Amino acid sequence: MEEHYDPAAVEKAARAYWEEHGTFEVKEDKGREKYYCLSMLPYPSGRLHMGHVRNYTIGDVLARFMRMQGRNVLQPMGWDAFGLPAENAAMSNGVPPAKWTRQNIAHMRAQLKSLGFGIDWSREVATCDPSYYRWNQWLFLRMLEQGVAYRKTGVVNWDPVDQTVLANEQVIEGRGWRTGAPVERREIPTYYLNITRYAQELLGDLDQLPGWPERVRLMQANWIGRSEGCEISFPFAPDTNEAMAREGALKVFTTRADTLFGVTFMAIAAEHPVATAAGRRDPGLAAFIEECRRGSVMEADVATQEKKGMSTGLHVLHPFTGEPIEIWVANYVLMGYGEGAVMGVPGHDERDFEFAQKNSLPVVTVVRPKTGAYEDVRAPWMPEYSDYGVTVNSGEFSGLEFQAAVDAIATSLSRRGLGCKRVQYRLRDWGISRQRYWGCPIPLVHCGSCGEVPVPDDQLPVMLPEDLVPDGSGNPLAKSPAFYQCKCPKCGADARRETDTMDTFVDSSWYYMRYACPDQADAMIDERAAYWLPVDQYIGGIEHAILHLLYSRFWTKVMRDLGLLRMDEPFTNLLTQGMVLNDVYSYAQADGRRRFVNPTDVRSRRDGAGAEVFETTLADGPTIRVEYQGLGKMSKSENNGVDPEGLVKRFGADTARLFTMFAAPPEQTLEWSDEGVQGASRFIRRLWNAVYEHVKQGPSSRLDTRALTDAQRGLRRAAHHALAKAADDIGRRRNFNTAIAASMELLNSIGRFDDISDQGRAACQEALEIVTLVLSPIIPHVAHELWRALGHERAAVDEPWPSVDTSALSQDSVEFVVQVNGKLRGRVSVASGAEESVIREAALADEHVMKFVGSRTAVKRVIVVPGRQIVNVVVSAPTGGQQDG
RNA sequence: GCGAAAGUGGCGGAACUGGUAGACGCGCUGGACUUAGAAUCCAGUGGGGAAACCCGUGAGGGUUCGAGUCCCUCCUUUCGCACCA
Repeated sequence: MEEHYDPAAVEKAARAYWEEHGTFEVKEDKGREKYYCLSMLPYPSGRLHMGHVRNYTIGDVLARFMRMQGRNVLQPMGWDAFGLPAENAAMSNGVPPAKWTRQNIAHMRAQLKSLGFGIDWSREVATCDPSYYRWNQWLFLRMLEQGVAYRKTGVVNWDPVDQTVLANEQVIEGRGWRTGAPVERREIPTYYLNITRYAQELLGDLDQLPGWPERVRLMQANWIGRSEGCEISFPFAPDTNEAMAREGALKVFTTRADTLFGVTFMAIAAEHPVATAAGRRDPGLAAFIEECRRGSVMEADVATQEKKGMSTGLHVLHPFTGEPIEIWVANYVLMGYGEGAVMGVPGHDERDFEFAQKNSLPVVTVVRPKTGAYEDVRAPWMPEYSDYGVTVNSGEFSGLEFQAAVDAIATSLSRRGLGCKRVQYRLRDWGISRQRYWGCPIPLVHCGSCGEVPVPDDQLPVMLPEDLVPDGSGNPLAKSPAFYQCKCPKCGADARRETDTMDTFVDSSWYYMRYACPDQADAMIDERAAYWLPVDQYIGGIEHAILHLLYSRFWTKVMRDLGLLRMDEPFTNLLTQGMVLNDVYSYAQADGRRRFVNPTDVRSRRDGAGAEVFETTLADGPTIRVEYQGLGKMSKSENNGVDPEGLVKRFGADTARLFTMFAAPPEQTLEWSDEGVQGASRFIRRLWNAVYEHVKQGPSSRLDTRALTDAQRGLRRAAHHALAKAADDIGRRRNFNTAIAASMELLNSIGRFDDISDQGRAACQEALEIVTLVLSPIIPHVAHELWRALGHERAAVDEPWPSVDTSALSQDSVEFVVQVNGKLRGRVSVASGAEESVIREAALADEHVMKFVGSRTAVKRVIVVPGRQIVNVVVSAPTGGQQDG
């Protein structure tokens, strides 16, 4: 072994060994318990960032740890290779997206390899390969057959920058999730996947996922948004026009059927057909409808928007009283939820109340609290008006509590065909059409005589041409006759191929299945998938808590119902890793705009007054002051990223891995620290030096556990204690930082241990072996070399996790902490396993303790907790040391 | 507004079931080595106090022999959802 640690040489050698031996290539093995460890696949943007390093290190540590536990571990990797950045890059430098993407993959693959991740590269998948996306198309056609996929012309969210449709999930605060541009509404034909069909199961099965963070399950539950209520039909009054009369009634959904007698108006969305019909006769109303349409989504803060409305002049009839009720168009009613219409009950709903106040509509009280009086004066609004209570002024339904009133009203309505109980979900169907080039083609043909025709299975995949370069105006596929001109598969006539491509979330909804059998040419998945699935441990960012994870769950259930899978849920355990943060520095440029300075280019010093100031030297010479802006997620926009490649070059992959695992628990944010990185590097060198100093004295003899000194036994105890703690921290708690801390403590103990006798060296050898193997999942390269240096033929990566020698943990005597009235006052040593009375006497015999007790007669109670090695002496009156002093 | 998580030294964090608060690391201080620095090694490092001790986990109350941990009220921060009828 070399005297000095040279990360580059050590890491190269270790990786060469793993590569040569095909260490991480796995086969299905029915005789061994499998462990499928999966990290979310990266988008091939060009370079790895620290978030990737953190994500894949967590996955790799778990994979290597489980391998040491004897599991048959699959850890694959692939590329989420379709998507818009490739098109944008193509526009700015003229390279086709396919070429750009494949170059990026090649570079990032090399970067991943340089970090030493134990990946089975023989299973690599890129979603832009026809052999992969062919099965997107195939399954889409199956969904079409089952009615899970369907085409609908409707209002969609349109991103004006990316020139494409967005799913509801991709609109954040009225803006596109990627571009941040205000989303517009457009009506175009779009393909949808009927995820709402699975809403109840997607919600209910969350309870079957105890291995998921509570937070993620809650976010999904909220997103699915189940509410129980009633559908109520309000018949149109005779004044209504013929278009509506045909409909017969205006339907609403409500969770508060008990307030039905408090309805004083009806409110409908601007896009509601009744509004459209009324608008045709009333130009003023038409203008208002148009204003709502434009306004509602564009407004940054929709929730605080002023409630506006305009009467249609039309009426419906109350289903029980027959009273006419005026229909209003209201900007606070959403077309996409429920029926796009609500019954206005200003007496018991804050929003309806606000609307009624603005438009001078009457307020009626129909629910009073179970106890106490209720004011009929309605300004200001009190939240308790929306509480459940007892119905009043509700005809035959008066005097009922909430549930009874709802039941009675629903029963009566359904008898007359005017309503029923219903469950409503917030979740909408998933629109998957994208007017983009770099995505999976939707396998359909539009024929003048046959209509929409699916591409036959034997003609799949519909190949995406790879040589197009988008110019920024619309979809290049729609301008490429070579792509869209085709024959109708049914009648053979000239037809037009669908030019929309699929949302890239389709690609990532099932990629983890394909890793099981990436070479399967005749089917989407085969029996090998049954061996590996479900994924035992999934690791990725919290930002995918809703979209990707919900779509994947949905996709799994669809495939199950098609008979392709036997599982209900794809990911048994989920770990959501925290963001990687770094300092943010900026200064104001001459034009007033802020320019961000990378933290590596910032120096700190004290000014004349002793305050810390930050400076940077610009490329053109001058040194200027910069302002510290706090911590922010590592990003291009704030110029605070740390390049993993540079880090690996300077310190080695093991240091990068060790630091990211040590600085914070995996689910928390990680604050970057250059000093912390150096600390990690220093630790690895100390470990290296410890092994070097040990092995340089030649092989050590066999450990004889029966003939050890106290110090030797002490070292063994430290080693086995660290081993037990690390196994628990990694295996159960997923707290890698404390496992590393335990290893550091052990190395500190080894450093203090200077017994070079025969058995002393044997104990040292054992401790060094333990620290090496315990850390091998985290710093695998250096562990590989140290293990070899410690005299082992077999590679560290093939070693099982060492077993704890419980006899090494036992002690002859144990120290008890003695408290007086809960305050630490002394320590006593007693024989291990001593009786409680012995411990008690030892505690009371302690001089220091007695000083605080005063006299034995003052002792009221003595609590001995053997498991915690603590004794608490309860003294009647607070005495304290000052009595004696 | 609703929902969730979190507030611990100069900093990142530890304390898992209520049982020694501050493990481990960074930083800092002193020392050794060195012409000097870097690196490395040794010692110290929550605050106050000469010491005995006292005080300390966002604030205030409570339960308990014992509370960072449990309960109540409040404050702050972060995240998610946001007119969902």
